[in-house]
Amino acid sequence: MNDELTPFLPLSPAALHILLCLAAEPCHGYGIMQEVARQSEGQYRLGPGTLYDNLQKLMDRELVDEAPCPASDDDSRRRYYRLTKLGRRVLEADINRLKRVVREAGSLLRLAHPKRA
Amino acid sequence: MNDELTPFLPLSPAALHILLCLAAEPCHGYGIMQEVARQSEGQYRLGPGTLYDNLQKLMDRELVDEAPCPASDDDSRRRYYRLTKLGRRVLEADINRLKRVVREAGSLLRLAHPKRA
DNA sequence: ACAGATGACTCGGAATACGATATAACGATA
DNA sequence: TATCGTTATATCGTATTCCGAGTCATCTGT
Repeated sequence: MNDELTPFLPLSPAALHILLCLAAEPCHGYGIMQEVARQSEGQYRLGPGTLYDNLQKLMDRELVDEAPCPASDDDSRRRYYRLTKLGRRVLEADINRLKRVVREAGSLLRLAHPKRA
Repeated sequence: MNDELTPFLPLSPAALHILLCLAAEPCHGYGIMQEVARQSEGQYRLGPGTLYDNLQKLMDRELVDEAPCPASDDDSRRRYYRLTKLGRRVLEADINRLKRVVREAGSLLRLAHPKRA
Protein backbone atom coordinates (compact mmCIF):
# COMPACT_ATOMS: atom_id res chain seq x y z
CA MET A 1 0.00 0.00 0.00
CA ASN A 2 1.04 3.54 0.69
CA ASP A 3 3.51 3.80 3.54
CA GLU A 4 3.03 7.50 4.16
CA LEU A 5 -0.57 6.83 5.19
CA THR A 6 0.12 4.07 7.72
CA PRO A 7 0.88 6.45 10.63
CA PHE A 8 -2.79 7.47 10.44
CA LEU A 9 -4.07 3.91 10.54
CA PRO A 10 -6.04 2.23 11.86
CA LEU A 11 -8.78 4.83 12.27
CA SER A 12 -10.82 4.62 15.44
CA PRO A 13 -14.51 3.87 14.90
CA ALA A 14 -15.34 7.51 15.68
CA ALA A 15 -12.81 8.96 13.24
CA LEU A 16 -13.84 6.50 10.55
CA HIS A 17 -17.50 7.43 10.81
CA ILE A 18 -16.72 11.14 10.76
CA LEU A 19 -14.54 10.88 7.66
CA LEU A 20 -17.09 8.65 5.98
CA CYS A 21 -19.82 11.17 6.66
CA LEU A 22 -17.72 14.00 5.21
CA ALA A 23 -16.86 11.93 2.14
CA ALA A 24 -20.33 12.60 0.79
CA GLU A 25 -20.22 16.38 1.17
CA PRO A 26 -19.15 19.02 3.68
CA CYS A 27 -21.23 18.90 6.84
CA HIS A 28 -21.56 20.67 10.17
CA GLY A 29 -21.03 19.09 13.60
CA TYR A 30 -24.60 18.47 14.59
CA GLY A 31 -25.32 17.06 11.17
CA ILE A 32 -22.43 14.61 11.55
CA MET A 33 -23.91 13.34 14.79
CA GLN A 34 -27.25 12.73 13.14
CA GLU A 35 -25.79 11.21 10.01
CA VAL A 36 -23.62 8.76 11.95
CA ALA A 37 -26.63 7.64 13.96
CA ARG A 38 -28.61 7.24 10.74
CA GLN A 39 -25.90 5.33 8.88
CA SER A 40 -25.55 2.84 11.72
CA GLU A 41 -29.30 2.66 12.27
CA GLY A 42 -28.91 4.00 15.77
CA GLN A 43 -26.40 1.33 16.81
CA TYR A 44 -23.55 3.79 17.10
CA ARG A 45 -24.18 7.17 18.64
CA LEU A 46 -21.52 9.87 18.63
CA GLY A 47 -21.69 12.35 21.53
CA PRO A 48 -20.42 15.91 21.35
CA GLY A 49 -17.30 15.16 23.38
CA THR A 50 -16.08 12.45 21.07
CA LEU A 51 -17.14 14.40 18.02
CA TYR A 52 -15.27 17.61 18.76
CA ASP A 53 -12.21 15.87 20.19
CA ASN A 54 -11.98 13.94 16.97
CA LEU A 55 -12.71 16.88 14.69
CA GLN A 56 -9.98 18.88 16.39
CA LYS A 57 -7.48 16.08 16.04
CA LEU A 58 -8.46 15.48 12.42
CA MET A 59 -7.92 19.17 11.68
CA ASP A 60 -4.56 19.18 13.48
CA ARG A 61 -3.51 16.29 11.27
CA GLU A 62 -4.96 17.99 8.20
CA LEU A 63 -7.33 15.20 7.27
CA VAL A 64 -10.21 17.66 7.60
CA ASP A 65 -10.49 21.42 7.23
CA GLU A 66 -13.19 24.00 7.58
CA ALA A 67 -15.36 24.77 4.58
CA PRO A 68 -17.22 27.97 3.74
CA CYS A 69 -20.94 27.87 4.37
CA PRO A 70 -22.86 26.78 1.30
CA ALA A 71 -25.07 29.51 -0.18
CA SER A 72 -28.13 27.31 0.32
CA ASP A 73 -27.72 27.51 4.08
CA ASP A 74 -29.26 30.35 6.04
CA ASP A 75 -28.40 29.17 9.57
CA SER A 76 -25.46 31.28 10.65
CA ARG A 77 -24.60 29.05 13.60
CA ARG A 78 -23.37 26.18 11.49
CA ARG A 79 -19.69 25.53 10.91
CA TYR A 80 -18.94 23.28 7.99
CA TYR A 81 -16.17 20.70 7.80
CA ARG A 82 -14.85 18.85 4.75
CA LEU A 83 -12.32 16.19 3.80
CA THR A 84 -8.92 17.25 2.56
CA LYS A 85 -7.27 15.27 -0.23
CA LEU A 86 -5.07 13.64 2.39
CA GLY A 87 -8.15 12.82 4.43
CA ARG A 88 -9.75 11.14 1.45
CA ARG A 89 -6.68 9.04 0.80
CA VAL A 90 -6.48 8.00 4.44
CA LEU A 91 -10.15 7.05 4.39
CA GLU A 92 -9.64 5.00 1.24
CA ALA A 93 -6.66 3.25 2.78
CA ASP A 94 -8.61 2.38 5.90
CA ILE A 95 -11.57 1.13 3.91
CA ASN A 96 -9.20 -1.14 2.00
CA ARG A 97 -7.86 -2.41 5.31
CA LEU A 98 -11.42 -3.13 6.45
CA LYS A 99 -12.23 -4.93 3.22
CA ARG A 100 -9.38 -7.29 3.97
CA VAL A 101 -10.67 -7.79 7.51
CA VAL A 102 -14.18 -8.53 6.30
CA ARG A 103 -12.91 -10.97 3.69
CA GLU A 104 -10.73 -12.75 6.25
CA ALA A 105 -13.64 -12.94 8.66
CA GLY A 106 -15.90 -14.28 5.95
CA SER A 107 -13.86 -17.40 5.43
CA LEU A 108 -13.15 -17.95 9.12
CA LEU A 109 -16.72 -17.55 10.30
CA ARG A 110 -18.09 -19.65 7.46
CA LEU A 111 -15.69 -22.47 8.20
CA ALA A 112 -16.67 -22.42 11.84
CA HIS A 113 -20.40 -22.36 11.03
CA PRO A 114 -21.11 -25.08 8.48
CA LYS A 115 -24.81 -25.00 7.50
CA ARG A 116 -25.05 -28.73 7.88
CA ALA A 117 -21.75 -30.58 7.55
CA MET B 1 -29.90 -6.76 14.48
CA ASN B 2 -29.47 -8.12 17.97
CA ASP B 3 -29.88 -5.49 20.63
CA GLU B 4 -28.18 -7.43 23.39
CA LEU B 5 -24.92 -7.26 21.43
CA THR B 6 -24.88 -3.51 20.82
CA PRO B 7 -23.32 -2.62 24.21
CA PHE B 8 -20.18 -4.39 22.94
CA LEU B 9 -20.07 -2.47 19.69
CA PRO B 10 -18.24 -1.00 17.98
CA LEU B 11 -15.12 -3.04 18.63
CA SER B 12 -11.87 -1.12 18.76
CA PRO B 13 -9.39 -2.05 16.03
CA ALA B 14 -7.31 -3.95 18.60
CA ALA B 15 -10.23 -5.96 19.98
CA LEU B 16 -11.49 -6.72 16.48
CA HIS B 17 -8.15 -8.10 15.35
CA ILE B 18 -7.78 -10.21 18.47
CA LEU B 19 -11.24 -11.75 18.12
CA LEU B 20 -10.68 -12.32 14.43
CA CYS B 21 -7.44 -14.11 15.15
CA LEU B 22 -9.12 -16.35 17.72
CA ALA B 23 -12.00 -17.11 15.37
CA ALA B 24 -9.74 -19.47 13.47
CA GLU B 25 -8.57 -21.47 16.47
CA PRO B 26 -7.39 -20.96 20.05
CA CYS B 27 -4.12 -19.12 20.20
CA HIS B 28 -1.64 -17.80 22.74
CA GLY B 29 -0.73 -14.16 23.30
CA TYR B 30 2.50 -13.99 21.40
CA GLY B 31 0.95 -15.88 18.52
CA ILE B 32 -1.84 -13.32 18.37
CA MET B 33 0.70 -10.52 18.03
CA GLN B 34 2.38 -12.28 15.13
CA GLU B 35 -0.86 -13.26 13.45
CA VAL B 36 -2.25 -9.74 13.61
CA ALA B 37 0.92 -8.37 12.05
CA ARG B 38 0.74 -11.04 9.36
CA GLN B 39 -2.95 -10.51 8.58
CA SER B 40 -2.43 -6.78 8.14
CA GLU B 41 0.82 -7.27 6.25
CA GLY B 42 2.75 -5.41 8.92
CA GLN B 43 0.53 -2.32 8.74
CA TYR B 44 -0.94 -2.83 12.18
CA ARG B 45 1.31 -3.95 14.99
CA LEU B 46 -0.11 -4.89 18.36
CA GLY B 47 2.23 -4.31 21.33
CA PRO B 48 2.09 -6.28 24.55
CA GLY B 49 0.43 -3.47 26.49
CA THR B 50 -2.51 -3.18 24.13
CA LEU B 51 -2.74 -6.93 23.73
CA TYR B 52 -2.98 -7.84 27.40
CA ASP B 53 -5.17 -4.88 28.30
CA ASN B 54 -7.58 -6.03 25.64
CA LEU B 55 -7.38 -9.73 26.48
CA GLN B 56 -8.14 -8.95 30.10
CA LYS B 57 -11.11 -6.83 29.19
CA LEU B 58 -12.39 -9.39 26.71
CA MET B 59 -12.20 -12.05 29.41
CA ASP B 60 -13.96 -9.82 31.93
CA ARG B 61 -16.75 -9.39 29.43
CA GLU B 62 -16.72 -13.10 28.63
CA LEU B 63 -16.08 -12.73 24.93
CA VAL B 64 -12.92 -14.78 25.38
CA ASP B 65 -11.88 -17.43 27.84
CA GLU B 66 -8.81 -19.49 28.49
CA ALA B 67 -8.42 -22.78 26.68
CA PRO B 68 -6.47 -25.87 27.74
CA CYS B 69 -3.14 -26.33 26.02
CA PRO B 70 -3.44 -28.47 22.91
CA ALA B 71 -1.66 -31.82 23.18
CA SER B 72 0.48 -30.92 20.19
CA ASP B 73 2.14 -28.12 22.15
CA ASP B 74 5.11 -28.82 24.38
CA ASP B 75 5.92 -25.23 25.41
CA SER B 76 4.65 -24.90 28.94
CA ARG B 77 4.86 -21.12 28.95
CA ARG B 78 2.01 -20.63 26.53
CA ARG B 79 -1.44 -19.68 27.69
CA TYR B 80 -4.17 -20.30 25.15
CA TYR B 81 -7.23 -18.13 24.57
CA ARG B 82 -10.37 -18.90 22.62
CA LEU B 83 -13.63 -17.28 21.58
CA THR B 84 -16.72 -17.91 23.63
CA LYS B 85 -20.06 -18.30 21.86
CA LEU B 86 -20.91 -14.76 22.90
CA GLY B 87 -17.57 -13.59 21.53
CA ARG B 88 -18.30 -15.19 18.20
CA ARG B 89 -21.69 -13.54 18.00
CA VAL B 90 -20.23 -10.15 18.87
CA LEU B 91 -17.55 -10.61 16.22
CA GLU B 92 -20.18 -11.52 13.65
CA ALA B 93 -22.25 -8.49 14.57
CA ASP B 94 -19.28 -6.18 14.22
CA ILE B 95 -18.28 -7.69 10.90
CA ASN B 96 -21.82 -7.05 9.66
CA ARG B 97 -21.50 -3.46 10.85
CA LEU B 98 -18.23 -3.14 8.93
CA LYS B 99 -19.75 -4.63 5.81
CA ARG B 100 -22.30 -1.83 5.88
CA VAL B 101 -19.54 0.74 6.38
CA VAL B 102 -17.53 -0.65 3.46
CA ARG B 103 -20.58 -0.71 1.22
CA GLU B 104 -21.49 2.86 2.15
CA ALA B 105 -17.91 3.98 1.52
CA GLY B 106 -17.86 2.22 -1.81
CA SER B 107 -20.65 4.29 -3.25
CA LEU B 108 -19.48 7.55 -1.69
CA LEU B 109 -15.87 7.25 -2.78
CA ARG B 110 -16.85 6.16 -6.27
CA LEU B 111 -19.26 9.06 -6.69
CA ALA B 112 -16.61 11.50 -5.57
CA HIS B 113 -14.03 10.06 -7.98
CA PRO B 114 -15.56 10.08 -11.45
CA LYS B 115 -13.07 8.66 -13.99
CA ARG B 116 -13.66 11.55 -16.33
CA ALA B 117 -16.87 13.53 -15.84
C1' DA C 1 -44.33 34.62 24.24
C1' DC C 2 -43.08 30.06 24.85
C1' DA C 3 -41.37 25.35 24.14
C1' DG C 4 -38.65 22.33 21.95
C1' DA C 5 -35.37 21.39 18.55
C1' DT C 6 -31.02 22.79 16.63
C1' DG C 7 -26.28 24.09 17.03
C1' DA C 8 -21.40 24.72 18.82
C1' DC C 9 -18.63 23.89 22.36
C1' DT C 10 -16.19 22.95 27.20
C1' DC C 11 -15.14 20.32 31.14
C1' DG C 12 -13.29 16.62 33.91
C1' DG C 13 -13.30 11.90 35.35
C1' DA C 14 -12.97 7.30 33.36
C1' DA C 15 -11.31 4.27 30.17
C1' DT C 16 -7.97 2.93 26.85
C1' DA C 17 -3.56 2.83 24.31
C1' DC C 18 0.94 1.49 24.21
C1' DG C 19 6.01 1.66 24.62
C1' DA C 20 9.48 0.57 27.98
C1' DT C 21 10.68 -2.63 30.93
C1' DA C 22 11.05 -7.03 33.75
C1' DT C 23 11.41 -11.86 33.94
C1' DA C 24 12.14 -16.27 32.39
C1' DA C 25 12.06 -20.51 29.46
C1' DC C 26 13.29 -22.32 25.08
C1' DG C 27 16.49 -23.75 20.99
C1' DA C 28 20.61 -23.77 18.75
C1' DT C 29 25.34 -23.60 18.60
C1' DA C 30 30.11 -23.19 19.95
C1' DT D 1 27.83 -25.84 29.72
C1' DA D 2 27.91 -21.20 28.58
C1' DT D 3 25.96 -18.05 25.67
C1' DC D 4 22.86 -15.81 22.44
C1' DG D 5 18.73 -14.73 20.10
C1' DT D 6 14.01 -15.78 20.17
C1' DT D 7 9.78 -16.89 22.25
C1' DA D 8 6.63 -15.88 25.84
C1' DT D 9 3.85 -13.61 29.64
C1' DA D 10 3.03 -9.71 32.13
C1' DT D 11 3.15 -4.95 34.54
C1' DC D 12 3.89 -0.11 34.97
C1' DG D 13 3.28 4.76 34.04
C1' DT D 14 2.24 8.26 31.03
C1' DA D 15 -0.24 9.89 27.24
C1' DT D 16 -4.15 9.82 24.77
C1' DT D 17 -8.86 9.21 23.91
C1' DC D 18 -13.62 8.61 25.17
C1' DC D 19 -17.85 10.48 26.33
C1' DG D 20 -21.80 12.16 28.99
C1' DA D 21 -23.22 16.27 31.48
C1' DG D 22 -23.63 20.71 31.19
C1' DT D 23 -23.49 25.72 29.09
C1' DC D 24 -25.07 29.05 26.10
C1' DA D 25 -27.21 30.80 22.07
C1' DT D 26 -30.31 30.56 17.99
C1' DC D 27 -33.89 28.92 15.23
C1' DT D 28 -38.76 27.23 14.28
C1' DG D 29 -43.41 26.41 15.06
C1' DT D 30 -47.64 27.41 17.73
